[in-house]
Amino acid sequence: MRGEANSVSVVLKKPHKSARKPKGDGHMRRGEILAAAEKIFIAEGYAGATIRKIADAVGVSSTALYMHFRDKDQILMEISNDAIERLLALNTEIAAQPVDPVAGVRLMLEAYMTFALENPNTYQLVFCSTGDHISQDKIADTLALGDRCFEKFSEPVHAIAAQGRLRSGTAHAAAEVLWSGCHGLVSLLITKPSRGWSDPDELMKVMLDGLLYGLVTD
Amino acid sequence: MRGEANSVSVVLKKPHKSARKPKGDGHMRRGEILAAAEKIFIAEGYAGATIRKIADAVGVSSTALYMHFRDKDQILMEISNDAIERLLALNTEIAAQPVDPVAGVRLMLEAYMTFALENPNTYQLVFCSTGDHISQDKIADTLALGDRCFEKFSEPVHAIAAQGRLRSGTAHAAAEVLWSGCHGLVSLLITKPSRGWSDPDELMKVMLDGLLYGLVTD
DNA sequence: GCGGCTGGGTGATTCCCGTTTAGTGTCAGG
DNA sequence: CCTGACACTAAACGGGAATCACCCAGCCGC
Repeated sequence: MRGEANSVSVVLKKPHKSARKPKGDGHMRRGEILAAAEKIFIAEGYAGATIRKIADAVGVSSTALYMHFRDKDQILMEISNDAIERLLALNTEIAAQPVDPVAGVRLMLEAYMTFALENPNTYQLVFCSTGDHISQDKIADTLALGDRCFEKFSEPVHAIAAQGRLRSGTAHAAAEVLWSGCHGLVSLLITKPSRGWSDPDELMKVMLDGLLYGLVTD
Repeated sequence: MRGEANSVSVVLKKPHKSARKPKGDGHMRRGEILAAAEKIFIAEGYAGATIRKIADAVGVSSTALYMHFRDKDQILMEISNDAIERLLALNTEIAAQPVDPVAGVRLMLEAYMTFALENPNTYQLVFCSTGDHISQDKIADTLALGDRCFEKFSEPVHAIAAQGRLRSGTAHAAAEVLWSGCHGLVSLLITKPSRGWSDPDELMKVMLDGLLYGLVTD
């Protein structure tokens, strides 16, 4: 009904001059899309990174993105995976250091919170999304990476428990509480930046000091 | 804001037989919409509670909602306000009790987390939304109510600080850490329900014990 | 040469969403 | 019996994600 333009279509342009993009053979176009999508996602978040905007940035029709990716979530997932893998590598590196497990826990949580504040949109996608507007199973790989990060983090907590230094509760519960406490802090800093927060570094320190002192004995 | 129904509340009944819905005189239709929207919002969350679904449930055209509300966010905001006002009332009640401020803090945080788990969608709307798909200024009233809850909660924390019982940091920072720690726990329980969590009650207890022991001296 | 396959690319289309516009039917008051 | 206000509606708009039927260049075996 809106497309009756063809009846009068004097505009029949000959596709003779190919104004379209040269074919990005194979995986090169894929990389272009990811790069453009990452820029937009970082700048404007999940809702702001629309298929059309990404396609425009690459200089290609929106449909073309479906040549390389199943859907929008897959694009964002691949971007986020790169970021989370960095976090996992950080945790693995810390876990390999022969330090006191409490120090290891602290280092990991500090790295975690720093990561969150430096990659707020990725962080929200992985750790704050509710499956409401983002289907969880579509970004299952990313969520699985998040799980592996938590498991890596659990190791030193279990080591603390094995030393009998847990004031109360199981190692599992302690790990969850430590993680979720830090998660709460950074997620609020990210989602409510306009509130009159104290200095983030001080908040992180108070959170870590408080939780570790409260949960672990010397 | 909700109380303009007092103008006269004419109880006109019109037993008419038109195909369309009888006119919901004045503010009666408004209440119907809110009730239907609340049911859908609780069941399906922000994205699931679409204008059209709400209108269908009421038995009215989607456009009719705009007679009574500025936009979708205003509907959800009024629903959430009712819930958050209950939380604020709880906090006010606790603050009025002549108990030790540490006990008051614990009671408030317990009430807060229980509220979150019982009203997950409202909780996310107020405390997890990022302004990405929900414009923060549209639900400004709701956010302001959330702020007042935090201020109410800050009172006993400042009392603790005034007693010199804070292990470190300012009262402001301590209040933010206590709040955000509990927020992190319930927000993860809500958004990642499928993870293998420990018992929520135990987690809440470990969080409160840990933070209070870690931050406050006897 | 040449037909046909393949795969990146496209515009049109579909189906939602929130919201707007231009009305329509029904009343109360003059 | 008007008239105007009001509750309400159908239709449409613009913008999202995703799908469809194509198009066309390059390359293959012949």
